[in-house]
Amino acid sequence: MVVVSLESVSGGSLNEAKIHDQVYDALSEALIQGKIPPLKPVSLRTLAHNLGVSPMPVREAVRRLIAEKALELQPSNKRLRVPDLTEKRLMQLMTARQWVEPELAYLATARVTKDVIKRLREDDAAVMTALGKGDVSAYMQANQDFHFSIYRLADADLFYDMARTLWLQVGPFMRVVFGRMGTVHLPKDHHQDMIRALETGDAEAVKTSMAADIHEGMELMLDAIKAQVAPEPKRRRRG
Amino acid sequence: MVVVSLESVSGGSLNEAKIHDQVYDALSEALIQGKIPPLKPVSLRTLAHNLGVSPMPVREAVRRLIAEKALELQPSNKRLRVPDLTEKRLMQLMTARQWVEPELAYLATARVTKDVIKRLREDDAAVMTALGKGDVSAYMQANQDFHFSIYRLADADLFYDMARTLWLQVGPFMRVVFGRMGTVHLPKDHHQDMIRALETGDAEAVKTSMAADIHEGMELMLDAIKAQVAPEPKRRRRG
DNA sequence: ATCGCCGAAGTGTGATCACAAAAATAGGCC
DNA sequence: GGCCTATTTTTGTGATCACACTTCGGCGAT
Repeated sequence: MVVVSLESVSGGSLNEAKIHDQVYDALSEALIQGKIPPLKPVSLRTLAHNLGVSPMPVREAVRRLIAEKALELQPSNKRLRVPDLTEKRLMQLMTARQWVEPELAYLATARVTKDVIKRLREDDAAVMTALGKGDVSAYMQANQDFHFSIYRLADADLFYDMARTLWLQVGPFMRVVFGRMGTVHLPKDHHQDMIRALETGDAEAVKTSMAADIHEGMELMLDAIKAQVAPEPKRRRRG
Repeated sequence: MVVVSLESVSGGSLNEAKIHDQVYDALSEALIQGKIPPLKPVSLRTLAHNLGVSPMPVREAVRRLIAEKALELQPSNKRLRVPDLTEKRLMQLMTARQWVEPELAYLATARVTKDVIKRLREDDAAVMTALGKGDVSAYMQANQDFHFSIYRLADADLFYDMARTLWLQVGPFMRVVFGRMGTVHLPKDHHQDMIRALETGDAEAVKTSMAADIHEGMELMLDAIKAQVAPEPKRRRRG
């Protein structure tokens, strides 16, 4: 099954968006959504074929993703794959997320409008629906929408990109963990508290809620990675 | 003058290091050291010619640097250049550095050895020498060595790379500021305090010193960027 | 049946060519 | 002399080819 695709919705032949940007968007979307599992090998030519482009723009997109540590290139071996998460790396990711994302939420508070609140309620409703149906994919999509609706508001490019990079690295593993435990045990998110605090303009409360929300989600993953002491190196075929 | 070069010290024809990695190293070095000023346009073919390689590996290295925001590609315009620093971006960089680098210093404290202390004293001595001679290039090199000697010790890959990326973005501008004001007014660094705290294993003190060191350096740049209200868009030629 | 070897297929990397678009330059007009 | 325009050059982008190396497949020997 092909998990990446190019939605060539925009105009005909005269696209202003470069192909390698489209490939990058498609791949990052797939990675954040956890569509590509950790350790899954990918290849330039295969991706290029699936996306209907030449290997060239794929190389550039992949080079970008490697720089963001969303993909890795094993050293002696020359295979390209999604990196695995060690406990050490996950803890750093957790710490970094707790630095960046509460700050983004804090900054966003001052720029909240009624439209944003409306949008956030919709996103949160989608999250609850997905949880009810046990749809992990829909949950991850809706949760991402909720968070980045806030982050986008902060108008802090550097922090925003840092957050996106962090999600890019966590995504594949988050999908594995959530898929393994099911959506039932997912933490009670703090989205409602956050929306209320955003409405009243209480930036500190927004920041705190965001930190708590992230903390619980990452704690779950930390438990999961500690549990899987030594996952037997079973050979994985194409999923 | 060519500011980037490939030191092909390693073995003959069978290099294990990829060319695009060497190009990347050369370019990042030049950027962190501020060898390439902000807004300076660079081109793939020119770089490739100067480095004696084909444009191909340069493209990959540059794509990586663009992902790290050490270079930018103006949107409609198709010129590649070193990005400028707005006050907003600088403040985010300052905040992020205060997140990451004190933490790295904190983590490094537990792993200090006598060799490291020796190395740090040498680095700090080089810093003082450079300050005495008013050699901005030597100062930036020595200061970088000092900081990253500590960061490397922390054994925290993610944080380390975050710090490196932040320096990559600050480097070109730092060079401009320091070059403009001379080394005389450079802040009294907290390197001595830091070394002492590292020796006694007082991680909190190390963290605090690092935060102070970064804060003062960045404050200088913040003042400088506020001062230059609207630098007249004088056309710059090759430096 | 199992192990080892060898060939075929696939991998990332680098070089080269083609092309549209933007910058730079030169030229002409006011 | 200054400004606009047309031509030339340079730019990034994408495609294609060549190459060294790894991986996987199947055949044969023990």
